[in-house]
Amino acid sequence: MHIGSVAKRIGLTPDAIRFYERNALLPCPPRTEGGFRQYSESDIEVLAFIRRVQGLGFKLSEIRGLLDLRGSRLQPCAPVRRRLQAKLTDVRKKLADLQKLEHELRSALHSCDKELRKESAHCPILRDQTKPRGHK
Amino acid sequence: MHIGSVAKRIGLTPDAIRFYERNALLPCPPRTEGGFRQYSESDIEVLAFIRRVQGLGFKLSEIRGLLDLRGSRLQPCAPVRRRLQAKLTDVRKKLADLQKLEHELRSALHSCDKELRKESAHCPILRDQTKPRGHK
DNA sequence: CTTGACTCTGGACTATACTCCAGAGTGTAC
DNA sequence: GTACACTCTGGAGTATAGTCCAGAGTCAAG
Repeated sequence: MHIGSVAKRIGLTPDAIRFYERNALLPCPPRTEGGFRQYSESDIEVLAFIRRVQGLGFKLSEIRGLLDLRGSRLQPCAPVRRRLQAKLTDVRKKLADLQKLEHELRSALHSCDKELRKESAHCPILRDQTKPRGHK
Repeated sequence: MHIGSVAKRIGLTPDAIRFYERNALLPCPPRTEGGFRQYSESDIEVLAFIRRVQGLGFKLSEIRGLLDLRGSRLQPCAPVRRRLQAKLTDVRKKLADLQKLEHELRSALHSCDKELRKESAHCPILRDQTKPRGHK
């Protein structure tokens, strides 16, 4: 299979696939006489794997590590588990941050609403607050 | 005030302040004879404002828009409210995505655990799944 | 008036995950 | 056997929000 049909099948662009190859996520496939890349089913599995764990929030550099594990004969579950656990911790931290942000935005909105009810043209968000409660 | 003391007071670096100036977030301040930037209290208020709304999750390009509103005499609350509302919508969408991701990570962890209890060396995450339930 | 800390400029660099490009060559269907 | 779609390469560009640098000049204290 040539790069274009692989790309279409997985839902990537040929550029992205070449990018993965350059960055050692995908082995260099054999070429035709003329130099076209020829992909096998196992390459497609690797690409599908990349898509899948990218969907779990892993960066390409981390995926490279996972692919190394995957390549080893043992397919060791424990190190994968550790990575998943770390990723889950990250995600939970991000969730907490976003929840805080949501809260702050809601209260900013409320103060805007109060001001609008007073029919004041003066916006409390824009108003100078040289000493806001600290953002570090 | 010179750039260094302003930076310290607000909690930025001089480089960041010059960066804001280059990107039209901060007006160009007057200079000393020798070319040093001289900041006034109103510049400091602008910088504090930038920090504050950055803490609300606004990008610099969006902050530029807010600063324009701020500069206008009316200080109109309604357009600010609209922007806050839009930002809140964004944040809620991101929250939903992250919650979904958390769920997926948790179930991936569970399947790892099951496999580990079986004392199998075969990892269900690394295992080929050429047809995962679709990620677009 | 010297010393040391600060500031000036322009430009390069960081990380991430790609996309887009020109210009040349290749594969294949008719 | 030719048209047309596809592929090749290397390199530049995208967005974000700055950081870091050299080499030169300036400010303020003593």
